[in-house]
Amino acid sequence: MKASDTLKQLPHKTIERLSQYRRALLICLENKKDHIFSHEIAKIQHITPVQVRRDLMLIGYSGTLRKGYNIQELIDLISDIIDSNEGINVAILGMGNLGRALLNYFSGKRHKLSIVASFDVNPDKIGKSFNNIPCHNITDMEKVIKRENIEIGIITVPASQSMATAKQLVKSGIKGILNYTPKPVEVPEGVYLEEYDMITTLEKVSFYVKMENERAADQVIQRKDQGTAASDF
Amino acid sequence: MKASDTLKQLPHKTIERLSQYRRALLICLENKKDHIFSHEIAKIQHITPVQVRRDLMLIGYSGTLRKGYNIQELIDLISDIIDSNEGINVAILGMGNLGRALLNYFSGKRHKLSIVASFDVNPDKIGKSFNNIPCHNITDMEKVIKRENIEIGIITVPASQSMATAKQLVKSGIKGILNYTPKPVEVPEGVYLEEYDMITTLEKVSFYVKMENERAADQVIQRKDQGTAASDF
DNA sequence: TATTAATTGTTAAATTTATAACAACGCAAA
DNA sequence: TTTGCGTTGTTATAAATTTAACAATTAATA
Repeated sequence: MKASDTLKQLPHKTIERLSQYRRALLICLENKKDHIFSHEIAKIQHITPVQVRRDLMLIGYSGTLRKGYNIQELIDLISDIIDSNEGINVAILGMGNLGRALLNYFSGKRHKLSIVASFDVNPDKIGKSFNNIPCHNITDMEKVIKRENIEIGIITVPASQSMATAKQLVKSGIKGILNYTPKPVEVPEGVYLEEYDMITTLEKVSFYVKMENERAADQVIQRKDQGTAASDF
Repeated sequence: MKASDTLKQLPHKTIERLSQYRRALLICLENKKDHIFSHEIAKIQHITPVQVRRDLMLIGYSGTLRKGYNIQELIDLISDIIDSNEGINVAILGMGNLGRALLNYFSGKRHKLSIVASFDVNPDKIGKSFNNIPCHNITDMEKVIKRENIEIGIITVPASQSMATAKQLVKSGIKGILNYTPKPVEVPEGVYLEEYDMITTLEKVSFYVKMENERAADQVIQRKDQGTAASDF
């Protein structure tokens, strides 16, 4: 079995964490650190040191005992694994607030993953550039995607347009779609789809805050009960 | 054991899916549907019908055989579970593109979860309103959070400010934090934290697209090999 | 030099999550 | 009426993911 076959079987969660490790490591590098321990990475990511070591084991990286992991080496290895050699081009569909936020976050951050085009329906935006990325008319999608060899599309259009946009992307030969709208889309077999919805996460936080509030309230009641019971004697 | 204790033990993943089911169901309701099958919900969410039925079993909802689930009833039940009776107030920290995008997505969508304040450092924004939500000076955070009884903070400030913002939120007595910046924050025990980072997901899509590209390339090579082998005879 | 403490790498166990299997039921059509 | 099909609800099984346990090793220190 080739090394690349091992990598294909990396757990999905490990892939996600590798991306996060790299981001953390890049920050550490800026701060002139050259080595890092598993428990340091773990603390940043709110996970356990064992999990960090296990992930690194899976990608075959060895640290130095009592010195930890070489940050630059680890960044390079993670990049080897998750980046494409040739680089991958990305387009953002919809230059509203969210599209522009993504562009800001991302522009110039990765060498191997470049946002090279954006699209919108608004005539005021078409023809302009945001962060030096040109904004095209969304009706030119297929033409531009093929010309610029764009493989991934990020959908940030209004929710009502998400499905139509996904269809157009598929028709244009896109390989992967990241849908940021709260309305799920359907794509045919062979197109990798990730739904990424901001509302679910907020509702999850809300649920656990609510639960904690109720737990705290229950405890107060229980303390009162105990107090009453004791005074019965 | 009380019913509420059962709900406390709902799997995290089920909580997330319940939020997604509700969103899908609300759309179905708008389209004048009154009942829905598990396989229909499943299709929308890219999961299996079994999983839908299992989630609904966990929350104790029963559908009608050969008719499916009553959409309104199910929405109400899910709302009972994930919403707080009294409602929860939310603040957005950072009225950049991302903060405004979230506000747009969210405003007026939920009754029990309301964004009631936003904060920024930019004097041009302070004092104004976005989607009818006032924007305060971020130095007034503690005062406003206590006055407005805000329990959840969404961090959408520049990444360099994420930790400082989180600290300020904790000091103001926040119960839950949703961090949208790519830089993880630390919070003390008792504050519920969810890190939600947009870059990881994009890199994940990129990884699987790359993998698929390589797999496709390998197959071409294998076909060539086979062809050569056959012609050897 | 011997001892102690800290760290990695890895196997084993536990936990969480998803899938499969199937009984029970009810409607529709033969 | 009876047969067959499609659906739910639930238990059992499998898969994925995390955590625990611990040997091996090294550096620092007594």
